[in-house]
Parts: sequence; structure tokens; C-alpha cells
Amino acid sequence: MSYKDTINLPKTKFSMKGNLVQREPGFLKKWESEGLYAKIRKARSGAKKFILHDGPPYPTGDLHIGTGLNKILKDIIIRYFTMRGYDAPYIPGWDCHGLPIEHRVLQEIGSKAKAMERIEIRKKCKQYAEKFVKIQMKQFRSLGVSADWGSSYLTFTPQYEAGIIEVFGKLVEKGYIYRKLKPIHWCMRCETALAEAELEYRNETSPSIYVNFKIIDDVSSVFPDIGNQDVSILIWTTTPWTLPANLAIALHPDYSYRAVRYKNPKTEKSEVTIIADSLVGSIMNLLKIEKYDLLGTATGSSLEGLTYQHAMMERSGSLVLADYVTLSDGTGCVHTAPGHGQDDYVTGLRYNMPILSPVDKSGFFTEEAGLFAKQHISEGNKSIQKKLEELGLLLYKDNLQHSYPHCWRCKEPVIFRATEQWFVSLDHCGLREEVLDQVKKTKWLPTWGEVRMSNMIKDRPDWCISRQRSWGVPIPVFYCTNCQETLLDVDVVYHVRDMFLQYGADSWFYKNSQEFLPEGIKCSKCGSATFEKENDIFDVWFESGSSHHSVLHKRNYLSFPADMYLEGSDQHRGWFQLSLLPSVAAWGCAPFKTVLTHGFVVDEKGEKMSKSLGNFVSVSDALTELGGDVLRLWTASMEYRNEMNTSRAIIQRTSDSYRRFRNTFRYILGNICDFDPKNDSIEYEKLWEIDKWALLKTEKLINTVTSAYELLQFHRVYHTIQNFCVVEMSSFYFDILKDRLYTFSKNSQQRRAAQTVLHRINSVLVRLLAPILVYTAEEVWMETEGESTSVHLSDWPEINEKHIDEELDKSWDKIIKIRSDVARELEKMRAEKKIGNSLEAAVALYTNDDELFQFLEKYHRDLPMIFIVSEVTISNETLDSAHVGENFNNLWVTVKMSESNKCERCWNFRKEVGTLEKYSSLCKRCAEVIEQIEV
RNA sequence: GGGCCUAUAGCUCAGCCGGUUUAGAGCGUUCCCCUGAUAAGGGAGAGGUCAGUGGUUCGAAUCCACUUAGGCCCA
Repeated sequence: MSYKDTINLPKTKFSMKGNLVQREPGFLKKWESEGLYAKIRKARSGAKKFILHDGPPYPTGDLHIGTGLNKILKDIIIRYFTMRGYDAPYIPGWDCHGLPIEHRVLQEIGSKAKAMERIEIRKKCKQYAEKFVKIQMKQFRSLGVSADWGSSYLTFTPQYEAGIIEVFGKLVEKGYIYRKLKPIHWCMRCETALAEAELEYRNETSPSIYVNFKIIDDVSSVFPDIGNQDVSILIWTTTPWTLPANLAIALHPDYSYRAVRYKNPKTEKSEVTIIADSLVGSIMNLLKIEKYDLLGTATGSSLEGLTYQHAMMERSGSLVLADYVTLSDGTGCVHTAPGHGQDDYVTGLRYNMPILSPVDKSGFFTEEAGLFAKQHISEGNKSIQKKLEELGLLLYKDNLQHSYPHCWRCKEPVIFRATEQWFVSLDHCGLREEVLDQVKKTKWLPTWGEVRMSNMIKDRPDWCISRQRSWGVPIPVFYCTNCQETLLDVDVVYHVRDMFLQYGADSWFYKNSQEFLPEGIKCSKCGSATFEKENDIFDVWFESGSSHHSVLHKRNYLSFPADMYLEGSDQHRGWFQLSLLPSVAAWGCAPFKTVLTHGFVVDEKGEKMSKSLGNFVSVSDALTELGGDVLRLWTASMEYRNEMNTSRAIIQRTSDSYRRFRNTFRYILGNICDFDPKNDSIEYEKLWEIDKWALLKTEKLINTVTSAYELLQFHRVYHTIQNFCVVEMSSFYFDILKDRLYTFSKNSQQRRAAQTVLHRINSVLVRLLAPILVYTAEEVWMETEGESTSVHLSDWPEINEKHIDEELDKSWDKIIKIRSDVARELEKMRAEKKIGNSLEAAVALYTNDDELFQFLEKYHRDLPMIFIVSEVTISNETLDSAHVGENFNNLWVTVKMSESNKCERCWNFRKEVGTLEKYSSLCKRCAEVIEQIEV
């Protein structure tokens, strides 16, 4: 029998390699079949609730790594709070309606779509959404996200839809809802209104034209120098197609405007036009007019009310005043079409102008555009210029590159077009102020979220909630068939709510109007009893923004307001804001107590991730290459409040550090395989000092890690635990412990003492890591606690105050420093090939410092163990500078090869080796152990 | 153009309400050792003008301004 067989080598089936990709699905299956989520709910029933309300992603395609990261962060938080004793049910959701899905479905259908019934399109959209909900759910589950997946909320379910209608009803009741003609961003290709969130700004080349409009009124009182000559006013525009809708020209009230006489370079005629005084030089230069006469000047306000003849239409317009007029480009005289621009619209309202918008939903001019009727506006852009040229009114044309809004789906440039839309008023009943107040009362993490949200709320316009699409929830409003009067009525709304609850929102598209109307409803204007249904549907943001009602209010095991919303920082403008608005309007409070945000996932260089750039990382790739726990560890390792640099290589590096965690567990599990904590534990007082030190560090670890979790700073959890595993455990405690664990007899108190501590460390570590490494922690847990339990049902480790001993900590800090000086000296000897294994070494310590000497004396017996050498001698002398320590300038270290013989069993060099009669190759300690075994 | 944010070793992070002489840690890397945690483990070393410029100060990675690069949102 070889002595190797008599030492207690670690033994465990916990493998060195994770094989996570293969192993994790097994755990998922086990958790599902055992109903772990339900068990957790049961264990926490009656406990204080912690509600993290899930923001619903769109079910379109594979999960982006950022979406995965978001869910993992949520899961870590939920699991932490659960282990801290909270009841934290988690209901994931999906935002199933909306343009993105409809757009993709329409693309798939192609040209046949126009002939299809809306209900048919809706059916396809639903199938599409269902398909990707399934795919994404599977991916989320593979990430180890613990949730009530079977009760996920989907925005197209009748119960959810009814909730949306209820929120709308509440807003109607309180008078926040109104309908109005308003210019909105309009996509001619998608034939829909677009929210600001649906716009992308990109460079676009537009015509840039300067056009004269002839003043009708007599201006001799303002510009006496002109005489009898005709006077024009010069405007600049980059959208010639909006000229038919021109109703006014805006001037700045305080600017000085100049009448200029020049010879029109094309017609050779003498003309007079009005432009901003300070721009005369640059404009004349642009028009290539060298000779011109400066006539009089007048302020903008003195020109207000003058009328001019529209260049191409049979009507006049007037000069108006507006503060937004600038001198940065153009002529200082701004073409104003209230139906085609936000500023223009506001000015139009102020001057009581009609909101003229002679363009239909596809971008063709209507009859109101006169000459240009039936032309598409892109064609109109050219024909209008041509017409102006014929009339001699086009003074200059060029092309201009500028940032212009495009449709986020079809990428086409959008236009401003006035249509009838439904709005939520921000200023009715002081809603804006109330929302701002709620923003203040919410806890924002990071704190700048509050400023960001407040700034947004302060200057946002009313919320346009209507969309001209098919895939969504209809706005429950009717129009009188007889007189077109709008029927916006709370009772009607709630009646529709009941219908949706029973039949779903689809019913709107196949049932007739009467079925949605309470009995006896008549038009308030004409008394007619027949109505037609509204065609518009809700903005999807209104749907997801109602989740606090459709989900939190409607499920009795949840609560409102939620404790936390957690999404990417883009959701300040999105879900956070558009949940806040209806919630405050309807119920008077924010739907969340805390809002936590994370940054975006960007590539290695910190640049945006996109499929076209090839720097894109998908969840499914990462999962199939590395597994869920690695992805979770990667998530935890980063400071998520900033942008997170990501690439396969970076995630791969996390995989390396995962191995370190895994091997820490493997070492412990292997060494406590024969340890039964009930019978074998050694009481604290009988532990070795280094064991007490290890326990002390473990308690401190609990403390640091717990506060990191409390602050939701998981990267600190990661770094702290990694440091603990690497520095304190692996390279120090574990390394030192090997001698005791392997060579002392199995049942010896010394070995049991070490195992007692290892068991405690394991029990703490596995729980501290459980919220992050959900699979690995479970694997570890089952090794010690058996197959029938789960770490995810366990409680958070508590600090054992008895183990805290600051004096001990200080002493061992010193020991570790001394050890480091010794290691350096050992390394020198190794370099000189004088020793190999450190056990071959005999170390001599010298110091002339009394205190240090006493300290060394005190630990003399343990020093060989601590340094993992065979012999340590101490002397209160000094030595030459070659051997002085780096950490202590009054400590000298020398190392030489031990003069003793190597014990064949424990590899320590001992004097007695070779002298023992029965065991000639063993040391005394090993001989005793063998003796015992043989008896 | 506006609002909000970020910038410390190859990577992930500390330090930042100014001040322990050479700015820390882990990972990675290089070299060495071990071969009884072994597709593991241990040791030693290299590696940063703290994005740049200017300022405040006796003194700045840390405060201020500007610039550059990047992110989210908006126009």
C-alpha cells in the first residue's frame, strides 16, 4: 500500500468543468417539475411584499443582449429580496400590440394587405406576437430568470385590454381627453401618425428656395422711400410643398426689417422686397445681386397685420409676429403653414387661423391645394418651384443637407400633417404640476433620473394617444351617423370595457356598433340613435403605460404602486414617463416608488451595437456558447448605471472568472465530502487561530456583500467575492489547509476543525452567490443539502457576531505581510534553483524590533504551516540589506534547503524522518496516523 | 442645437465632500515552482503622464471651465 492512499484527498462529483450549456437545462427542468416558484411563494406567503413590476418588451425577434441583461438584473434583485425574507412575486410581461409587429406582418403579407380585413391582419399580428413571446420566454427562462411564467401578462388578452379601457375611462371621467385637428408627424408610406419616439433623425437633402410674396396693403406709411412701386416680402423654405398651405408670414417683433430695391437677375425688372436688415448683405450676395438700394427699415411689430397675395393661391395672408423667428438662416420672414408645423400651428391658433392641411394620408394634395390637387407632394415640390419660376417669384434655389425626421420603421422622411387626433391634456386640472410633484416623491436611481424626468415633463406637449393602425386596442369612441357628433361618454367607455373583457378587443372589428353601446344612448346634438365606431387605436405606449392598472391593480397578490420599475435609461421618455402620466391622472400617484435605470450595452469601443456594424451580441449566441450563469455573472460584474462595453471576448473573460468561483466550491466540496456538520463540527473555542481568522473574514464578507446588494451594486458583490475566493481563500487559507486536511487522520479534531470552517464558508458563499449564479449555486447546494432542497428556498446568511475579532484580524494582516516577504525570498532561492517545492525550505527570520520579535515568537509554532515550509527559526539579530523585507524594514529573511529528510507521506522535511523504527520514511506525525489506520 | 450621463492599467472595477513619499484590486499577460484542488494550484514581475487643455490651491485622478470621444433622450 502506497502512502498516497492513506491521505485524505478531496473527493467530489462536483466537476471542475461547468459544462453549463449541457447542465443548466436539467436544473430548469427540475425546478419546473418540482414547482420551485410556487414553493417559494408558499414559503414567503404572508411576508412583506416586494413588487418589481416588469416592463414589457416587444415580442419581435431574438432577445438583444441588453434585454437579457435587463431581465437578469431584475432577477438578481428579486432573488436577493426573496432570500431576505420578502414575498417578491414576479410577473413578466410582453407589449404585444403596436406598429413594429404590424409592420413586419404587413411586410410578410406584401401587397395583398390592402385588400385584407383589419381583423385578418390582427389575427396574423397576434400569431406573430405569440410566436415570439414563446421564443423570448424560452430564452429568458434559460437565463435562469425565476418568474410566474404561466401567468405572464400579455397586452392582447381581454383582461389586460379591459384594463386599458378602464384607465381611459378614468381619464375621460376627469376630462383629460380631447380631440383636435393638429399637425403631427405623419408617415405617408405607413399612413400613420408617428409618436416622437418613432422618429429617427437622419441627414436629408431638401430644396432650399427663396420666394417673394407680394404685399397688397399700402406700405408707404412704414416705408416712405419706396414710392409707388410694388413691394414683396421674401421668405425661405426647404419644403416647397407646404407653400399651398401658407396662411401667414411670421416676423420677429423686435427685429429690424429693411426694404431693398434691386434688379431681378432673371426678369431684369426693378423690384422691392422686405427682409431682415441684418441679413441684407448675405442674401444679396447669395442672390448674386451686386447693386441694390437700401430703402427704409421698420420693426417687425410695426409690420404686423399687413396682408399679402399668396403666390399661387387665390387668397391673401397676413404678417404675424412670433418669438421663435431667428436670424440664423433664411430671411427673417418665416413661411407659416399652421397645418404643417408645430410652431406654425401654435402661431395659427394665436391668430385664429384655420389649420389648413391640403395633403391626404398618402401624401397627395387634396382639392384644397388648387392647381396641384392630386399630385404627390414629392412631385409637388418640383411643380411648385416651376410655377414660382414662371411667375418670377422664385428668386433663388439650391439644395440643403440637414437633419430631418424619418419614420423609424420604413426609414422614409416624414411630414407634418394636420389630422383629427385624440389627446391627453397635460395642463387640464394642473396635471403637469401634479406629475412633477410625483416625480419629486419618487426615488430615482441614479439620482439624475429625477432631473431628466422633470425636464421632460416640463416641456412635453399634450400626449397624442391615437394611431391610425390595425394592431392595437380601439379607442372606445363613437360618431353619430347622422350629424358626425362625437360620442365620448364614460358610461359608453365602461360598457365597451365590459365587452372587451368578455370578447376581447377583436370584437370591435366584427361586432356592430350597437353591441358596444348601452341601451338608450342618443346623440346629444341630433337625437339620432345610430353611431359608428372610431377607427383609431391607442398608441401602444398607452397600453404598456396602463400596466400598473391591468396588472398591479388587477392581481390581488401584487400591489400598487410598485416598489420598483427597472429599465434602460431610454425608458425615461418611454415607459417610465408614459406610465407616470396616466397613473397620476387616473389615481393621483406615481405607479412606482423607486425607478432604477441601467445604461446601454455598447461594443468594446463604447459604440452603439447594431446588426449592420457586426458588433452585435445576441442572447441566444451567448447562451449556447457559454451558458446562463456566465451571462449572469457578466451582468453582475459590470457597473450597470453607465454604458456597458461588451463583446464576445469580454463575456469570455467572465467565463474565466466563473471557473475560479467554481473551483473554490470544488475545493471545499471535495474536502468536506466525509464531513457531517451535525456530528463532526468542532466548537469555535477549539478551532485553530487561522480557522478563526477564516471565519472572521467570512463574516466580513457577508457584511460587505450584503451592503453591496442593498445598494444594488452587484459589481461590488462580484469583485468582493472574487477577491475573497482568490486572495483570502485559494492562495492563503486553502493552500495552508491542505496539509491538515490531507495528512491528519480523518477523524482528528484538527481536520474536523478545518472542515467545520470550510462547511461554514461554503454555506455562506453559496447563498451570497445564489442570486447571481442560480444554477451553480443550486448544484453546490445539492451536494451538501441533498437533492430535495433548493438554495433558492434558503434564507440570507446571517453574520455570526461571535466570529468577529478585530485584534485577530490585525494580527493576521501582519502575518500575511510577513508571509509575503518570505515568499519573495523563497522565490529568489527558486530562481537560483536552490529549492523547488516550498516545503524543501528552512526559513530563518531576523529582527531587531522587540515587538516584532515577540510577535514572531508568539506564532513560532504555526509559522511553518503558514509559510508552507518545513522549518522556521527566529532570531533577534540583524542581517545585511540583501535580505531585508519589503513590508518590514526591520525584518530579514533567509531561506536555505532543509537539512532534514522528506517525509514520504506529508512531504514535510523532518529531523526524525529515517529514525523511526517501524516507519523509516515517515515523520512522527504521519507515523501516528498510519499506526491508527492500521489498528 | 437642447436635456441627462460617461471617460482611471489589455479587461472588469476601487479610489473622487483635495493632502499617508512609487494611483490600488482581481482577471489577463510574462517568467518561475508544484504535480496529492491537476484542462487545477502557488509565487514573482511587467503594465497607468488617472481622455486632453486651462484654471482654483501650498497641494487635484479627486473642485471649476473648456475641448475631444462616446452613450441615452429630444429638436
